[in-house]
Amino acid sequence: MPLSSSQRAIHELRQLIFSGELAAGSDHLESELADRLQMSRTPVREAALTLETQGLLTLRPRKGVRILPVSADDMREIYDVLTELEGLAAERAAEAGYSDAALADLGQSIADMDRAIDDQELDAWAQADERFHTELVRLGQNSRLISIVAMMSDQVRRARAMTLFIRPLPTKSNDDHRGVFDAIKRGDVTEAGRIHRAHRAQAKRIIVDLLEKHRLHLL
Amino acid sequence: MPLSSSQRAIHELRQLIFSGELAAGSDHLESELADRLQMSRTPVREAALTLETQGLLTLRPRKGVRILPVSADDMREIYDVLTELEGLAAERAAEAGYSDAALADLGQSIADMDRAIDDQELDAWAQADERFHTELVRLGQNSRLISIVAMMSDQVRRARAMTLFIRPLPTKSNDDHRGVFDAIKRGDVTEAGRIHRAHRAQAKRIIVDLLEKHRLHLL
DNA sequence: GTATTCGATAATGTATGCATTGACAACAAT
DNA sequence: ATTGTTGTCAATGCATACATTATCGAATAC
Repeated sequence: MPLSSSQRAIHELRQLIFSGELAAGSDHLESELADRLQMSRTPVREAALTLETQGLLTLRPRKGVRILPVSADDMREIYDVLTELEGLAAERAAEAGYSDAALADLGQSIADMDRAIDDQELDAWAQADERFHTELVRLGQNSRLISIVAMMSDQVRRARAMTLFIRPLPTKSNDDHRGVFDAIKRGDVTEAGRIHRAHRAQAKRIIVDLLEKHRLHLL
Repeated sequence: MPLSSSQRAIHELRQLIFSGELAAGSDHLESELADRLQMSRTPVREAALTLETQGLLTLRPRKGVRILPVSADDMREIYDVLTELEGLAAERAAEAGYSDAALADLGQSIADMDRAIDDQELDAWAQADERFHTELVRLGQNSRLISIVAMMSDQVRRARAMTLFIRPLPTKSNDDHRGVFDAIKRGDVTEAGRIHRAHRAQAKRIIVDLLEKHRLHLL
């Protein structure tokens, strides 16, 4: 069976937001969105409520839904949270004593990034990078952590969509990934956490700098 | 003017859940809750959607809303997240170089806990403890962190409601609070984070042990 | 007695209707 | 010209209506 209208609304609205078709900072009436998705206001409203608690938009009475812009300050906040939580996940993954087989996906994403860098494939790199982080967090085995990180990553993805094309491919970042991967493999809890936190802190600096230098408030 | 029906629904449902009137693990029809809150299904449904993304309940088609139980494993997850994020908040608070005046509320909550312990006032202690943690996180100046911690704290509150009465007052825990407070005051970032993390790790052990020993799956 | 089918029931998911009220513009007054 | 007033309009928030469909029990077959 097809999925429910409100589920569809959630997915499609997310699509529209990430693709930029619903621009950051723009306002949209519930009825307008309902028409666009070819459903009634009810499921759209429910979806909007959900996306609101996820921090992608706000419902403003009589103004419609506003797609939230993501400022450099927002990115600071988001990266700080991500750094801690992914760092924890890395530690837990190292503690868990995973077999090589269980770490295969993580390793594959690193290989894919290497390849993407060789081929200068921005998009493929971004995808593989995301897979690495998602997989790392999954290995941390904490469902709350997983969903919180997923929410924060959504925001990062929006900012990255802009910055990816105005900066060089982060060729060095894969050293970090490999460092984390190796630490997890040999069960080195402290190192796994330390390297990953440093990695995220570095990413934060890069993104925040770019957003500020280019005045991309995404608004 | 009074607040909207869906806001009311959110608050009242939270009340009912925290008070235990809607027991963990129990199911309730949307229409039943609507009657109870004297409103139509629509705002109840909207509230339920919100509380679902906050992890207090789930909507199960044809079964109504299920109030989520909180198991020992859930507490492990929650405390792990709390430990990291509050630890970060403590570090940021120490970095911020707050004046004594700005730290007054934090200090007051510690004093209140001392007093509550002297008077053997369980409830007053719990309230002051919550104020301490809330205030600490606020001083961390990260709005995402604040709201995530608030969500996690909601869950902890539910578990604490049960365990508070079957364990001794944590007379030693205020040493930790004071340690964090002092570290923040003198701008000792590392110590603030270290002590607070240890504090939370300890709290995790106590709660998880209690839940497991007493087989309180809260279901 | 057990298992299976069928049908009635009822709860959700969605659509629609409606009253309230904020926003805005036209207009008036100073 | 600027400020204040008023009236219209339209978007939301909530209520209600309705179609769909899972669930449960009764009835039947074995």
